[in-house]
This record gives sequence, C-alpha cells and structure tokens, in this order.
Amino acid sequence: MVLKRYYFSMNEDVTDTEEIAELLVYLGRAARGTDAGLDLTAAQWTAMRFFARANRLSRTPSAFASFNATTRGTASQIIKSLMQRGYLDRHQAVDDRRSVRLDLTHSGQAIMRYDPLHNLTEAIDQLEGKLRAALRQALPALAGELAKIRGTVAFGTCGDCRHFSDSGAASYCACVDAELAPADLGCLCVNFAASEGQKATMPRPKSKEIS
Amino acid sequence: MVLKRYYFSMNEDVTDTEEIAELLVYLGRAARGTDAGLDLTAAQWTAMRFFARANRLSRTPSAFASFNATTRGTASQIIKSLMQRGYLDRHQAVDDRRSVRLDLTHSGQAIMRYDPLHNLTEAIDQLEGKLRAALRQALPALAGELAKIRGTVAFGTCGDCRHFSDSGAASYCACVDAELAPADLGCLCVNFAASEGQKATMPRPKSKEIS
DNA sequence: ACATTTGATTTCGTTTCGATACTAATATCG
DNA sequence: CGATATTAGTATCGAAACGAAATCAAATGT
Repeated sequence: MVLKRYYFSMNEDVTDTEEIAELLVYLGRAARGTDAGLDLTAAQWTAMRFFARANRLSRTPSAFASFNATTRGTASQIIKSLMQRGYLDRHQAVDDRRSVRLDLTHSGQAIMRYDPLHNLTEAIDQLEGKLRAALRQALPALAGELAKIRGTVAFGTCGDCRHFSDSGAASYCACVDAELAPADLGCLCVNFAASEGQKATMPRPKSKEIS
Repeated sequence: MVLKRYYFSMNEDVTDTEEIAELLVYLGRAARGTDAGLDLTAAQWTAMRFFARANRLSRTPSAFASFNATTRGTASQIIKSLMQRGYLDRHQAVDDRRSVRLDLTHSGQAIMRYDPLHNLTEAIDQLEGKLRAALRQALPALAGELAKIRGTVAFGTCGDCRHFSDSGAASYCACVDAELAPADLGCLCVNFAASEGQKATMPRPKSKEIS
C-alpha cells in the first residue's frame, strides 16, 4: 500500500544555489575537525595550515586574521599558543618594524603530516577527474566574487593571481616585484587579485630585502 | 632591471588537491560570518539555517550536532539560546518520547531574510553557469566521500538520495516511506545516502503519523 | 609638524567547545 | 518477561575562541 502523504519542510523553494552554499559551509566545517591524536584545536590547525601555505609577505598575524575572518586579537591569541608549543617562530620584519612574520619550526612542519584536513584531500582525490578540475576552477573564482561582494581581501594562490605572469622560463610576480620559485605558485597571498575584474588596490611595496 | 630573486614559502610542493581543500575551508568560514545587523552569532546562524532547511525527521538536536560536527551538548546550548530569543519552537515527538523537533517560529522565519550567507549565494549566482553546475554535482559527491572516509553520517538533500525515486508523477522516498512534496526535494536529511556505493545502515522507521 | 592609519598585543565579558555525567525512553537479547 | 545496552536530550565544568575595545609603536599623509 502506498501512502499518499506529503512531507513538509520549513522552507518553500530551495534553489541549487542555496544548496551549493550550504554544502560549502558544511564541508568546510566537517573537514576542519580535530580527529588526529595531536592536541591541537581546530583553530590552531587552521593557523598552522595558513602559515605553512602562505608566502613570506602573508605570514603575519593580520593576514591570518583576515584569512580566517576573525579579529587580529583572536589571531594573536592563537599564534601565541602555537609559539608556546614550539610550532611557530616569530621574526621581526626588517622593513616595517611593527610587522611580524611567523614561520613553522621544524616540529611545526613535522606535525603537519597529521593535519586532520587530510581526510578532505583524500575525499577530493576520490572524485572523478572532471569534477575535481571543475572544483579547481570554480573555487578560486568563487572566492574572488565573495570578496568583491563583501568588500574584503580575497585570498588565492600566486598561480591564479593577476600579478603573476608566466613568461616561459621566468615566473614573475608584479606584486612583490620578484620572480617566484615553482613551489611558490601554490602559495596563499594577501595581495591576491582575481584574474578578471577591476584593478585592486595594491600596496606595491618597494623592492625590499628578503632575508 | 629584473631582479633575479626567489621567494620562498614554507611548503615544498602543493597539489591542486590541497588547494581545493583549503579553498573549501576558507570559503566555508568566510561566508559563515555575522555581518548583518542582527545579533545572532555564527553558530546561531548555522543552527537557524539547519532547522530551516532540514526535513521533519532531521530537525532534532542530535541531527544538528552531527551536521555541525559538534557534540550534542553544544547543540543543546545553541538551541536553548535560540528558543529564548523566540526563533525556535520545541515540540515533543509523538512516536519517540525522547525525541524533540525544532521548528522555526514566525519571527524565526522572518530573520532568515537577513542570513549573512546570502553573500555567498550572490557570489555563486555570479558564477558562470557551467561552473555552477559543476559545483552542484561535485559538492554532494564530495560530502559523501568525506563521510565514508570519516565514518560519519553524510548530509544531503532528498533529491540526491538513494532512497529517493522519481517515478514520473510521484516522488517516493524509501527512507520515510512517503511521497515527497516538490519543495522537499531540496531538504537536508540525516538518512541521506549517496546514490552510489554500498548500502548504508538505515533506520527504516515504521509508518508513523506526521502531525 | 600633526593627525591619521596600520600592525600587533592585551584585557574583558560572552559564547562556543569538548568532555563528562546524568535522566529518561527505547532497543536488544537471554 | 526482565536485565542490559543503546539512544536522545540536557546540564555542568574548564578551556578555548570570539568580538569589542583600549593600548602602544611605527609608518603614512597632508
């Protein structure tokens, strides 16, 4: 016997767009967890991940606060706890003596092997190649759009950036006025600017020594 | 003059997979914020969103805790605060007297117009159609994969579910043994099972009255 | 020269969090 | 049937994260 019964929800019409948005927040939160045996919290893992992946310009408390959509105060607290555990090293910047740069220590790099985010990367690797390629293209574009709407800085990798030009042998970044090592193409940068759209306000730092 | 200088980062080789993972976490967190004039916190918005989007079976504290990757205790606290504000109503379930169902009140439905997640949906709407379609397909698959790896429940909408069969006029859900209203196809369900893969353990509830 | 901005930190009160313990209702199994 | 899990929800506790605000130093702008 087939019951003819309707099964109501609280919402009336759900678009694909909303479903995409909710899956994004769901995945972001589900993957951020603290499953591994290490004693790091979710926020601390996020910070470690950021400082492991950001380029030299972006490895600052302010940049992390912006990346993590929180305040500089909260960012300072998390960074302090990681320095106390010996996972981060603090260096004064030479060109701006207010600024500070955080680097992973040796043990900090070591624990990244147990990053709980690996659950998510495994899942991504299981995806069909075409879908993975689509994600690779859609997510940076989405990050750029969102930043434009919210009026905040976008984060992206140098390889996706407008400031970057790959002229055959040399990989040049107009933002830091320097060539990029191949490994840096995948680095997060505060000065990321999406490839299309109007020119972003860019600090354009003078040529400075990179110790 | 072109400076020949390398610009080192902390990591050595970054795959597309890792970049996708980090952008997912970034987007999920960036969109979750509390920009609007309302006084709700990020966690409270997440709960409101869940109870607005989940089907009747899934509108429980436990399901929300599972969806939000947190404990039932934390979920209880957030729900309590939302009930005190008059945004959620609490109903005892008739078939299981332990269980509780949360519904949005009228004012609860009203504030959803100011959900800060709308920033993200606008950004998604700006995406090229092909990319949006790819996201629509890739994200549910990704959620399923992640759940399989982590050994947790997956969340998805009835329309993407194995238990669902659309036989022309009638839309039947094997999980609740009932037909679905068109609006319910986009609802979140705790009993979601991805379309491919092994059969999930399914409660298979007996036919029950839906008040 | 002075005001403004920026980068980082600290402090404070609130919220969230994980862990644990607890009650009540249901399920399982001998 | 009855003893024993298991499950749903809640409460409590300490730690962490959070936003807001204040502070300080250094850089920038005019």
